[in-house]
Order: sequence, then structure tokens, then C-alpha cells
Amino acid sequence: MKLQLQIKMNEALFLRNPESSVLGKKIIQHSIQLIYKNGFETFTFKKLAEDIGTTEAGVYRYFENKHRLLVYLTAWYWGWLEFQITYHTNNLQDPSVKLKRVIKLLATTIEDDEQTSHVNEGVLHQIIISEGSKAYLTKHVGDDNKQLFFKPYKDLCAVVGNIILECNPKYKYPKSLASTIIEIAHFQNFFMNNLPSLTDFGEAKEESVIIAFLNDLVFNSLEKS
Amino acid sequence: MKLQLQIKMNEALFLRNPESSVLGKKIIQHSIQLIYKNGFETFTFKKLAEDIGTTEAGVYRYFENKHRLLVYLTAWYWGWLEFQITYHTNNLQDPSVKLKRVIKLLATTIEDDEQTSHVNEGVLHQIIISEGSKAYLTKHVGDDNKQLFFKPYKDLCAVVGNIILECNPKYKYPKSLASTIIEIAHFQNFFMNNLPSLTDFGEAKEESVIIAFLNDLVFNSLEKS
DNA sequence: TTATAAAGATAGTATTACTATCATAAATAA
DNA sequence: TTATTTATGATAGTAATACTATCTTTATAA
Repeated sequence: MKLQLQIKMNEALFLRNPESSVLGKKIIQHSIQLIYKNGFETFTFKKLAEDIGTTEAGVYRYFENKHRLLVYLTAWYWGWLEFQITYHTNNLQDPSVKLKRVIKLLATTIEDDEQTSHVNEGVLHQIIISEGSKAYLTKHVGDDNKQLFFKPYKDLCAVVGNIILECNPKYKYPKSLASTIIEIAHFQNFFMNNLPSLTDFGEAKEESVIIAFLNDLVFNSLEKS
Repeated sequence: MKLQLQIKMNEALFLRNPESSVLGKKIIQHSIQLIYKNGFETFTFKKLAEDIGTTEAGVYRYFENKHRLLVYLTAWYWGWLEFQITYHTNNLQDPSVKLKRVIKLLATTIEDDEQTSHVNEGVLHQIIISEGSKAYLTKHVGDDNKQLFFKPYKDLCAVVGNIILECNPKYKYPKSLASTIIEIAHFQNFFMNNLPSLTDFGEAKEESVIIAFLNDLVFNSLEKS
């Protein structure tokens, strides 16, 4: 039996639900490929439409603009990742084992998840690394936040923050440490591959060293405090 | 006597040196204000030109495009900050006192430096927080890197990394920790002001708590390892 | 069968991101 | 001093971007 995993998305993120039609799914699938290939700056709805074999207007019926689409993709990713984390830490008792598992999930490029046919999670993960922060680094972050566009990201941080507190109930900065782990997992990955002298992973270029660095950072803080 | 501080800039960043003329300085000064006010995405050379009282073509004579201008501004900022760090840690013996000083400088919004008349460092610092990472989060980061556009950022990281090593010569991740401190100083600041639930600084909204968090994070790692 | 919703086809507009040209004023070199 | 280079100003033009609007066709549902 094959299960289909559906991430429940904030309705305000789209004009028409892309999960509800073939065209919609194509928009998600091909936008991930296009943004991955050429970057978000040069990505346009026109190019996407040509790629899919529809028209610009067709894409605009689903998403107000390309920034909304990016926010949708990131929100989807955070929702999916929260599910992964809940799933993979489900029966673990020891909170530090849990946290190690979380760090590994955050820092590892996952192979394509068969449960979500139109989303390639591995490629999406790469997009999150390079483009993810652009979803909120805008002047309208406040408005977007009011519409709860970043709720999946916040929920994920809350989950990670709670595991941190389980590890050490006295630790003073669980939320900041959670958002730090998430951001650093991505930034160190980007630096490793693009500006390696900003990291200590120059030759290795493996995600395992990022995981080691994060574990060192996090558990020294939690054991000490 | 008033000293004028000049940051030596990479010549490939501009077509004509903006420090060399009144118009050039106006471009720097007003672009900082405009990007701060409306964000980088909506910033255009046309708006900038109108603001200054010149024409689009006038601005294009100095910078190839707005991304180059952003890279210039960030490079300037990192160069300036490295000078600040060198200056303010000059006579300090104890490396951990030094590192604390560095963290404070990284996380504090500095008031306008009189030595650089056309650059408002406080506003520029805010731009670095919100837009700084967009300078390198592009598909052409490799090309830009080859042209040494990010050298000031790398140099700064190297300086911080060396202080980290002074604190603990056995620490395994000095460069990654250095880039982590720098990025997190900015991200936690952005989150504090825009997505406060991602931090533990919700009510305080003061840079001092970010500094406390960073100190905790860094020195737990350095003392332990 | 009819209504209705989604998609396709086409057109049009304002803005963005440039490039090109020519005139003029200011600085500088012969 | 004049001649010449250099920076700026003024204006025009173009391709691409970021949309909006309308009309027709096709699929689906009542």
C-alpha cells in the first residue's frame, strides 16, 4: 500500500489550491526544479508557464506572485520537516538522542520522499538552503506574519525548542537555540559548498561534519548551563 | 583634527569609484537610506536617481546593477567592521575578553561614525541584518567569489576565527563558529524585531540579550572542548 | 441537459533593467 | 591660453518583467 502524505497548507498562501489539480501540482513540481536550476531572482512565471506548457495567466490563477510561491514552498517544507521529525523521534525516550536525531534531519539532504509525488524533497531542501531566508527577509514580513505564513517555521522551532528544554529544563534560550540550529544547518551547508573558507569543512564537503559541528555547539551549551 | 576613514574597496565592484566624486558619495548615501526604507527588492536605480536629482544613466555609470551596489555596501560594512574590531581589541591581552568585545561589536547597532561622512553605519547595519545575506545567496556566488567580492567578509571571519583559536587552540571549528556568530548576531536581531517567537527575547527587545545568548553559546563551546 | 468552474488563448499596460547618443560644463594638460 | 579629456545631464529607446483583463473552449457536477 502506498500512502499519500498531504501537508495542510494555509489557504491565504494561494488563490487556488495547487494540490487540487494536475496543473497546480505541475506548478509546484516545475517551480521547484526551475528555482533550483536558475535561482529565485531569475525565476519568472513566464518561464515557469513555458516549462509546464501553460500560460502566465494560468500560473497567476494559483499564486499572486512568485514571492508567495516561495513562501508556499518554504511553508510546505517546514510542515513536511516537522512531520518527519515527529515521525522519526516518535518512540525515542532520551531527549538528547532525540535532539541529535533532529539535528541530523535538519542537516541532511533527504532523498525524494515517495509519499509526495509532485515534490522532490531533496531539491526542495537545496532551495531552502539558498532561498529559504528570502521568504521572510522582506519589508512586508510583518504583514506576512500576521497572515500566519510563517506558522510552520515557528511550529517547527517550537518543537525543537521543547526538545531542547527536555534536555535541559534550565537552559535559558531554547527558542533562540532552535532557530539558530535550523539557520546554521543551512548556512554552513551553503558556505561549505560555495564559500568554503567560511567553514572548517573545506576538504570534507560532507554533511556529517556539519552535524558534528552542530552537535558540539548544542550539547556543550546544554550540558554546561 | 578630524580624521577621514577610507575603506579600500575592490575595484571590480564598481565602474567608477563612488568615493571619488560628490555624485558617487550621494549614490552611496541615498542608496543606504532607500534600501533601509523600502527594502532591496523594491529598490531601483530610477528611484535612487530621482532621490539624488540625477538620472538613471548617472547611477549606471557607477554601478553595473543594484546587486553590485548591495555587494559593495556589504563589502564596505565588513571592511569597516574589521577595522572597528582591530581598533577596539587592539590592546586587549585576554583572548576571551577580546572575543566578548567582538561579539558585542557584531551585535550592537553602532551610532553614526563621524569619520565617514557619507555612510550612516547605524542604518547600514540594519541593511546588513535584513539584506546582507542576499549579497551571496545567488546562483552567481561562485563568479562573485572568484572576483573576490566577499574577501572583506572572509577576512573578518578569519580575524574572529583566530581570536577563537587564541581562546582555545584545540577547538575544532573556529571558522564555522566565526561565521555562525556573525550570521546569528544578525538573524537573532531580525527575528527579535520581526518574528519574536523564534527567539527568547520577546519582551526585552534589546541587543544585550542577543549578546548574552551568543556569549553563552560561544564560551560554553570553547571552555568545554 | 444545463450550469459552472478550470484552463487555454490572446492582448494590453506599467514598471524594471538596462543601453545608446548627444550636448554641456568642469577639470586638466599642452 | 587653447585644446582636450572627463564627468554629468538630458533624452530616447528596447527587451523583459510583473502583472490584469477578456474571451473561448473544455471538463465536471447537479
